[in-house]
Formats: sequence, C-alpha cells, structure tokens
Amino acid sequence: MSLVPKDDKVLQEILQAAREIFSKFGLKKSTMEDVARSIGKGKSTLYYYYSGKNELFEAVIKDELDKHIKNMQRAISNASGPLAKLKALFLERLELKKQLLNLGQVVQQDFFDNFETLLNIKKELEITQVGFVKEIVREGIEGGEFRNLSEEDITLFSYWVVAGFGGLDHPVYTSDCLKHSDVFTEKVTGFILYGLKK
Amino acid sequence: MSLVPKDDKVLQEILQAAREIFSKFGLKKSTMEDVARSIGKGKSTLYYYYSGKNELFEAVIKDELDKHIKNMQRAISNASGPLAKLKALFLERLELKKQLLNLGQVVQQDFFDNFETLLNIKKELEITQVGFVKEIVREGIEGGEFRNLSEEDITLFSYWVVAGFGGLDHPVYTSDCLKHSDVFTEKVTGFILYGLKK
DNA sequence: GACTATTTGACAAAATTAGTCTAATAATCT
DNA sequence: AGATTATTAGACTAATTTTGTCAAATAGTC
Repeated sequence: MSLVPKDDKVLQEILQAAREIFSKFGLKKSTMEDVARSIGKGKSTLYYYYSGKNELFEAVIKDELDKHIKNMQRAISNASGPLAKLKALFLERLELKKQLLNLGQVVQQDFFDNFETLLNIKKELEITQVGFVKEIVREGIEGGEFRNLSEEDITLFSYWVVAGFGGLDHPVYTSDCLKHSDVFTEKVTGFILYGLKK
Repeated sequence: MSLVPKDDKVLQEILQAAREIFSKFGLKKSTMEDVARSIGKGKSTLYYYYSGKNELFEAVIKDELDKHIKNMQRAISNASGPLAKLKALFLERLELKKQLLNLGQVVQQDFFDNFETLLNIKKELEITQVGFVKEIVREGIEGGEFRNLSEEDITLFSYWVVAGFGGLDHPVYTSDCLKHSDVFTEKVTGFILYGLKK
C-alpha cells in the first residue's frame, strides 16, 4: 500500500498521526498538512511514503481492519464452546464498528464502497468473518450442540450471520442499541443460534 | 453586531448553530456552509444577518462572554463573605476558560488579540472582573477581614488578580491543573488572599 | 395588489489544499 | 574523504473549496 516501506518507524508515525487527524476532523476536513505538522515533518515526506491522501486514508482503514481481524481471531481462540465464541466474535465486530465511526463518518456503506481498494478490503473482511463463523458452527456440530448441517448449509448460514453484522453498520440502528450491548448481544446471539438448535 | 436584528428567532438559531460548529471544528475548519446546512438554510441567509464569518464568530464569542459575566455576577451575589465570593468568581472564570477552549482553539491570547472588536470585548471583560474583585475586597475591608487599603491600592490589587486570571489562559498551564480544580482553586485563592490578611 | 423583508442560487474572487519536482540534506558504503 | 543512495523539504502550480456579492425569487404585511 505504501510506496516505499523502508523506514517502518516513519511509516507507523504517519499512520498513527493520520488515524488521529482523520478521527478528529473526518477525511474531508483533514489536510495532509495537518498530518505532517502533527509529526513535525514536511508534507512531501508523506507523499514519499503514500501516493496520495486517499491512499493514506485507505492504509489507515486497512491497518485498523487488520488489527480487528487479529482481535477477532484472538477472542475466538480464547473462548470455550461455540456459544462463547460466537458472542466473542459479535462483540469484537461491534468494536470494529465503533472504531470506524471514530474515523470520522466513514461508516456509511455508500462512502465505504467508493474506494475500490476499500471494497476489496471489505470483501476480505467478509470472507474472514464467514470463515470464523463456519469454524464455530462446525465445532458446535462436532460437539453435538448444533444439528447436523451440510457444508453447503454451513456456508449459507455463515453468510447470513455476517450479512447481519454488515446490517449493523447501517444508520438505521441507533447508538441506543449499542449502549445496551450486553442485552443486545444476548438477543442477537440468541437469534443466530435459534436456527441451529437440535 | 448583527446587521438586521429583526428576526430574533433566526438570529438565535444561527448563533447556536455557529457555536456548535465552531466548537466542533474550530474557526478555520468551519465553513459558513456548515453552519447554514445545520439549520437547513442557505448560506446567503447568514450573510443577511452577519456581514462575514469573522463577524459571526465575534458574535458567538461576545454572546458567550455576556453569559459568563452574568454567571459571575450571580455567583458572587449568592456567596457569603469575601472569601466565598472570590472563590466563586475564580471558579466561574475557570468555567469561562473551558468554554473558550471549547470554541475551537481560540483561547490563545495572540489569536484573541487579532480581532479588534474582540480586543474591546476583552477589555470590557477585564474591567468587569476588576470591578467584581474590588467589590469583594471592599466588603472584606469593611467586614474587618482584610487590612485597610486605599482606593488606589485596591485598584492595583484587583488588576493584579485579574492579570492572574488572564495568565491562566496561556498554554503554559496544562489541563492537569484544571483536573484538580478544588485543590487548585484553594491554592490560588490562598495566594490571592495572602496579600490582604491583617 | 403594492411594498417590504427574507431567503436563495448562481457566480466570481480569494483562499486553501493536493500533488509535483528539484534541490538540499542525511545516511550508507567504499 | 568521496560516491552513491535514501529521505526530506521548499517552492510552486493546478485543482478545489470557501467567502462574499448580488439579483431574483419568495414570503410576509398592509
């Protein structure tokens, strides 16, 4: 994503600064000069590492998503049983949503789709999440908690769950729901599992 | 300050919207379009009431200061004895500082001085505060808590106190101090009163 | 309807920002 | 030390955004 990933220290510095500036002002009102100034460098330095403002923004988003995918992986590994794993996944997904909100009004699906690379990133995120859900479901089937499903059905089910995650990103859902995240999580997890019970 | 103070409702609407936008983005990154959009009107409407962006900003500041002067007045009236009054004044002054910080990085003295009208407003604020302090000191002298001072000395003392208030606006003072506002207030009030004790 | 007040949209001038490019500077190697 | 490569910055232009203007449209009042 970056032109010359030679000096990792500067790269990280730029990413961190950019994340903060974009979070504070949003993409539109943030300038490359803002980012540069905040790390005490010239704007040209940024262009040495990233080919443009949008590219920097994409890098910030991708960096953020990568971190969250890792967090999801870790959360699932740390949980015992499919129920706990699904819950952990769901909670982590909510966290991802919060972070995207924090990146200055970029969570709107239409805005997100405007970047071709971001679209690819989104697909990757979707596939990764589907993978997580499939893994959990398979574990539940093998453990006897869930009814037996064909591989095809597992895939379909997993895509449905992840579609539900995506739906949470739409502005139809207000912050009030997120405030009651424990109750909300239980309910949604319950809905999800209803389709799997023996 | 406004060109045509005819429709007070729209005027207030603009002021309120402007306050929020300026607080969120600061003066520089806020646009008249932002303000207009947030009240669902055209930008030209803003120019009908205010001759320019800076003029609108000044109006917001002046409105804010007026409110705080009233609050200072009320706080002093409600307090008993010069010590309590001085403390109340000081706390209210800190509140004013917070509000100015909230208006998007305008608290810097040099920035403040850039506006001639704002300079006049600042002088007015200074004179008002000096008046409050003098009142409090006189009360303490008459009540026997403070040593007797000439009118000239009272004036000098009051200007010194208000200068101290102004010093708080400089970036040398970090937010950490403001976090411990009770201890901070006690200490500063103590320093102030030290010069007055019998 | 006539008159006045308010609001808006189109637009030009001014200001700001993104991005380019060359020179300066720093780092590395021989 | 000089040569080479990598990184950084400043000057600058083109593109974009913002401020402010002004005439027309619209709303309100008599």
